[in-house]
Amino acid sequence: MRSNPVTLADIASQAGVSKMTVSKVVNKQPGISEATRQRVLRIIEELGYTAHPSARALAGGRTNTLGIVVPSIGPQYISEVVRGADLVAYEAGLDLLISTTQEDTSHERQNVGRLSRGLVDGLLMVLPRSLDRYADALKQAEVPVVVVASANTTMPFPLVDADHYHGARLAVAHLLGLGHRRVGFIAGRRDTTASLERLRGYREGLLTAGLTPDPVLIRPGEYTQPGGFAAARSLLDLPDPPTAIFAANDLSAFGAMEAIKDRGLRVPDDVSVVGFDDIPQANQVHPALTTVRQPLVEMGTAGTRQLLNLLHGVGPVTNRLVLPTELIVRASTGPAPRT
Amino acid sequence: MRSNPVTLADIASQAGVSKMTVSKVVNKQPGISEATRQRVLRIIEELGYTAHPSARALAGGRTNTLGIVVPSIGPQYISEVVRGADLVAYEAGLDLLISTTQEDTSHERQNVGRLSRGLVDGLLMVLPRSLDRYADALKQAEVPVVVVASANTTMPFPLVDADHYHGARLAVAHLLGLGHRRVGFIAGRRDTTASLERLRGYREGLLTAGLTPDPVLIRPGEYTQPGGFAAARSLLDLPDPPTAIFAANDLSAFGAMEAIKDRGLRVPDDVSVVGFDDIPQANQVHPALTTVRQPLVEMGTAGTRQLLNLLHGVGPVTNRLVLPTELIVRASTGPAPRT
DNA sequence: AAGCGTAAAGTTACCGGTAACCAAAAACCT
DNA sequence: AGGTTTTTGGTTACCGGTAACTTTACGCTT
Repeated sequence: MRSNPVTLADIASQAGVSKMTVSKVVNKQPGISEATRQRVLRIIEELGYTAHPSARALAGGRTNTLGIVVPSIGPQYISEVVRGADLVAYEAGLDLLISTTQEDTSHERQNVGRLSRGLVDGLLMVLPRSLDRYADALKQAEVPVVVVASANTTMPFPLVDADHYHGARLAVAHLLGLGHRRVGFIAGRRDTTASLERLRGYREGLLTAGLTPDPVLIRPGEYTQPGGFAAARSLLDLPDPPTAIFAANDLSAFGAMEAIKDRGLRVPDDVSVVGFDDIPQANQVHPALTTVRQPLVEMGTAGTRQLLNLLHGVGPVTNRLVLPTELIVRASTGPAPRT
Repeated sequence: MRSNPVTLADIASQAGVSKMTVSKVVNKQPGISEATRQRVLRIIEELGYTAHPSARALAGGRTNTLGIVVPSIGPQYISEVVRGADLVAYEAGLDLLISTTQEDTSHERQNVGRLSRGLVDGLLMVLPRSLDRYADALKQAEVPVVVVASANTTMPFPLVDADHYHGARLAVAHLLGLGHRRVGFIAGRRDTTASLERLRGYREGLLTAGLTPDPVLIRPGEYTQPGGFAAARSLLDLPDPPTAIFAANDLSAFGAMEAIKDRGLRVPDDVSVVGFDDIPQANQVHPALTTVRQPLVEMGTAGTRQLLNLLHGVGPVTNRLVLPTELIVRASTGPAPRT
């Protein structure tokens, strides 16, 4: 812990120039001769000068920092989004500050206020649930805001989302194409738009193929692994159990796979499983999980790019950017077993 | 996005007092009559004033913010540590800013410099690997630093660690107590002290029981799920396969469980599995994983408390705090099968 | 009534930078 | 050579707070 902060003034006096000259050198502004530039740079190097971010923010009005607010950093899919944001921020020469709300609304409002007031130039909010609860908190942000979330209502800020509905359609079509006729669905959280959209895709996918969705085949899974386990178990207990299970996210799909194996059945020989999200782990389990890929990293990059465009006032800003989802076929799905 | 930042001066003129008075009210300093206090507070509420963090930091020399630097926010165990840090920071009325290095050294140095220079009052570094690479970067931090990492050399800053060696001893003792005599080990990354300590615990645990560690039973797993899968598979291929497997972390233990089931064997009836870490998922898989609990959240809280002590100059600061590990017995271990 | 102590509020200066404008020196021109 | 431009560097003020000190006002003592 060093305690002699070197300031602009120190450099200036050492180099025999004014603070302003040093500032210009540091910020690569024109109007400085090569000779003095070199001299100043040398002294900066020698003394190990780093600009004071707060001073800079206060005087310049910019922070060269982006903020990303997430509910918590536990879930894999969130860390993927953050990774995307970090990528773009880094290549734009900006720093990224992560802040968690721990699912706490007041904590959240506070964060937005504090961050947007001089700590960051822009804010990327990742709000998989409860978007509307924060809508007004976001309005009083003092910097541009982009939200990564699902919503079907229009919001007063740019939204980045994935095409949950279409992804679900793809998953169902895949299973039907393999000959499955009874397809179970493990639902997510009822309070998220994304989950409802996936359910809608499942239903309409069946209807389009001339099948009637059987309510008995739809079980709540809460997006968790134990939830998926329990849901799958109850599906398998049915007198006429499904030959394929579509889970609303990868985590509950993992639970479903476990339940199936636990019954002494095999994936995909006896029961096929499809997930949703394509978190890294989906490719690391056995059998590797067939899943609907949500472009998590891209959601982070796209959201951050929108933010940059907003910030610089150039480039397009899409009010509602819906990124495509994609079916990744791996080993957990196969032809329906003949009865 | 609001754009009329309310400042101290605005409040002051509205209330007919000086900026200083408002500042004192905001910071709950004495020397203000109840009457004016109420008046000022009302106007603050009305106008929606929030202090400008940068201005505050610049003038006051404090930021009321702690920084936590992590290599990446993907791995579960890191998010647990962060959660612990957040808990303590929150109850101390401080904000927590998370910054990732994406495993990049230069990125890292930059972060430390920037954060410690006016953005945060203290820094908690989580460096599961490559601690020494950053040691000198940390020395030039301008704020107190506490490191959560494993190292057996002494460092110029407080260290928080878990007792990997003893945890491994517990795991081995548990398996031996169940009658297992051939215990496989899936190693972690050779470049981390923690991994080596766990290996040492495994070896000495066997030796203490009068068994000779068989090098053939030690396989690299790289701390990953596929790594654990491959390692377990090769262990099971042995002419004299182990009846129990101890994995250096939970992730590779998951892989091992999959490999065992894949062979048509059962956990724990045919092969017992023990992990290390006790990430939340360990309790969500089937069978639930017996594992050595590393007090991840506590490492975050303890580290942050040390940081606070350092910051306030009161309370004890332990130079090397080693938190105890604990065996959590769940369903993945059972008596050794009779041959 | 003068003197004094204390509580309440105000003054001044400064934290470390940057914006916007200005001044001096060097280079260019006719 | 003298005036004009360009280049290079400096001045001044200010961003929005806080520390440290001073002033004001009031009640109390003797």
